[in-house]
Amino acid sequence: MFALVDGNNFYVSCERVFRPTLQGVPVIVLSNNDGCAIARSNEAKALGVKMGHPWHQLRHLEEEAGLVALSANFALYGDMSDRMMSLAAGLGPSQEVYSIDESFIDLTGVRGDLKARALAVRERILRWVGIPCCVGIGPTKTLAKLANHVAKQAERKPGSYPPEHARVCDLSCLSRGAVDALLGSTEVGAVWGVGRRIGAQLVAGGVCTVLDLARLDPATVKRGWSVVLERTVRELQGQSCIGLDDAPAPKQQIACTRSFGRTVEAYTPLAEAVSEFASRAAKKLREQGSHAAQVLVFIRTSPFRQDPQYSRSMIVPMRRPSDDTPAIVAAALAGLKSIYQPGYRLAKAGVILLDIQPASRVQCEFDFEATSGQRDRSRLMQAMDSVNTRWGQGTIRVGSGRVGDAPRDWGMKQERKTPGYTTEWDDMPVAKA
DNA sequence: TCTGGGGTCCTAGGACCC
DNA sequence: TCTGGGGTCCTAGGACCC
Repeated sequence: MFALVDGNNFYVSCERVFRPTLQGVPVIVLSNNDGCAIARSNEAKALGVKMGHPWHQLRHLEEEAGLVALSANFALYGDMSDRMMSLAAGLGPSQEVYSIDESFIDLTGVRGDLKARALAVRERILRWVGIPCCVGIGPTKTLAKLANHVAKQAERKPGSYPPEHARVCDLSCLSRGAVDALLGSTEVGAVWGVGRRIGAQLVAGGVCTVLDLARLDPATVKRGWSVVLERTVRELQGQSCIGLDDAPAPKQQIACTRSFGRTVEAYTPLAEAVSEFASRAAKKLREQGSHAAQVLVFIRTSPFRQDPQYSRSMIVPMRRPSDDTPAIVAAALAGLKSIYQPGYRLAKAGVILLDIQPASRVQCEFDFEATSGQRDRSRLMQAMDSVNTRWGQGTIRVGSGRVGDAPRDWGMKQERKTPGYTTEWDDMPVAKA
């Protein structure tokens, strides 16, 4: 059995803790550069404000409806999240923090009235942290998610579901018929894992409610859609396919990307921004104790403008996997240099670290690293091994020939000059045929 | 004038191998 | 006219999540 504890309108609720006068008022929190709405109070939702709604289209509601718009304060939200999560953890033996405002709790072995227990935890979070939450309980994560949806809707829109489900909805204490009734009155698009695209396809095929989806044959779903949707159907049928992930794996990608407040055309400010993104990404990388072997940098114009469009990205292999800020910045700038073209009003840029590996593994390989990156090297080694196996040991040997000085096609000259790099790479062993 | 910033997983197709 | 088959790895793109 799983519970999903989810803070209501989380960013808005955080702001309201410190500004109680915002209670009962339509409030939204805006993204970077105050671009669009990323959190909405119930009152703002009632005004028709959508997730991702551009602020410039909403501005008129300030005067017309008393809408209050706040710039995001992510440091605050992260701190509030930590407090909320530690209280939510009291619900059961293990917890998966799924996002800044949601966590799954494994309720295995928890005895007694689950609903009463969830209500108590909800009260505690409200009293001690100030964040209102809803809790959904079900035999699978997908059903717990759905129960949470019911709990929220029943609270926010009286009449949408039976009022006893408001705030905490526990499917485990309901009859089969009662559960089916809830599924039958919920649109299929509300299911975790069914997005806009697949939702529309399902509706077009006559699968309109969650109950319709739950009654499909998993094998048919797999054939018609994917293994992902098949798993969702099984979960809706009560078969748990998605376990609790209480020790999340280190990230496989680390990104830092931003839209600019104003469009950028010149190289210098762009390079400054990219350096900053690369530094932030490198910091995140070190925090999880990893090294990255590739750095992706991208720039693009705004797809919402009539301007000439330009969108380029480049993946720059690191000389060796690293978490070193200067090295990562240099790689990002090398990439930027080769994709940059003057004459475009660029709206966004970013740096994404790829091919991320544990720092320990990288250390072992450090001394052996050749100029071409880890994968090329290991492919080279594999090739050598198979030749030597076939034709006899020593047919190909590691020699001491000098690697050519020709720059690589993405222009690594800049990276070579970076402090922290030495010329030793030019003397690395290469295979001589 | 003004439209977020992170992530994950799956699949199809091509390259390559034996 | 006939032109293997099975496997792996990699990549790009799509779909989803909050």
